[in-house]
Amino acid sequence: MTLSKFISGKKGILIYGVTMAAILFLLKWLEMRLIIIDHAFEIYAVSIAVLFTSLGIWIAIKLARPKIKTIFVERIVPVKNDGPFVLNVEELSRLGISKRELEVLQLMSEGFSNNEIADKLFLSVNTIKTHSSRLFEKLEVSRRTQAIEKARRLLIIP
Amino acid sequence: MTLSKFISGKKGILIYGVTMAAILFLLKWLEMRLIIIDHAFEIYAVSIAVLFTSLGIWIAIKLARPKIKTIFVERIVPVKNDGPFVLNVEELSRLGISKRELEVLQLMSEGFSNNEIADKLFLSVNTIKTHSSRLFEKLEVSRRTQAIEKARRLLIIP
DNA sequence: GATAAAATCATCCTTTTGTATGAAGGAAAA
DNA sequence: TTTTCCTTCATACAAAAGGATGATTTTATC
Repeated sequence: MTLSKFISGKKGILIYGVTMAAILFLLKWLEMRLIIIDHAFEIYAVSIAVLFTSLGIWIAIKLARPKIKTIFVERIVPVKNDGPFVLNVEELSRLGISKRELEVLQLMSEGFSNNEIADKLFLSVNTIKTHSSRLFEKLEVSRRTQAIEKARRLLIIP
Repeated sequence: MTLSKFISGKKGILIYGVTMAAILFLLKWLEMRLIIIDHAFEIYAVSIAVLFTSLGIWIAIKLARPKIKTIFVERIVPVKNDGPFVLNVEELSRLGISKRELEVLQLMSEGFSNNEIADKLFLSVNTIKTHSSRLFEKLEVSRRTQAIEKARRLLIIP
């Protein structure tokens, strides 16, 4: 590939011609050699084989080159970006909301009552009330619906 | 291309070996020929050249084959879906939710209390309560947080 | 181990929310 | 025109939610 780059373009034909001449000369020279040193025939044969095989490879690469060009077909696939919810950890820690509080908040947003949340988390309703109260303080709201709305805006809940 | 197809796969190496053996045999045969008929050397030389050049081309094609295939690049472009909220009118009429009820629902989802909603709409709290009760019946829920959650899921509110 | 933060629960009291029920005026449909 | 639905409002009661406060127990963290 890198080799073919050296011998491509307008000079390609010229170089090809020169190479062919050289090869013919080499053949003639080998002819004499063959008569004189008959014993070393295999070496020459292999040399010739390698030489012409290389030539063939070179020709093939040169001829095949335009066919190797890669066709990039870029298909634009539009995807709805409702994407996965990414929790806003910064805001969460900025407000100092704890794990339990977040948990309660999430269940709140799903429409559960304090009693239901207490049952789900195996806690007393009073505990849930405490958590929610703290939550409201931290979110600076006074109702669960407000908390849900604000938390959603801050990407604390989906 | 079509030729290489015949000699590709697992049998490739075997066939290659056989071919090489045949070529070596041919060379040996040519050796004798060369000594006997010295005059016809050029013909053999060309034959050998053509043979090995063909071999080279065949090898090159075989090696280059995987590079010819086209590459399809699928680019997934995320489309922002923050877009304008489209109210689900079908669901709305299916559930039989009235304008006022929807209005109350929207304000609910924004975190307003019944009293605040009443003030905003210049209505009595009792009226808001009536509306919300009807709303809950139609949405088959029993709490405003549930109503908000379900309504959002049904695309009745943003 | 001490300190701080988080989590747990309770009690008392107020506000909000929800349910049930009834009623009356107005607009649209049958 | 009658009926139905929407809208409005009221009263009374029940349930849920919220605020204030205090206390105990974990759990980190230094």
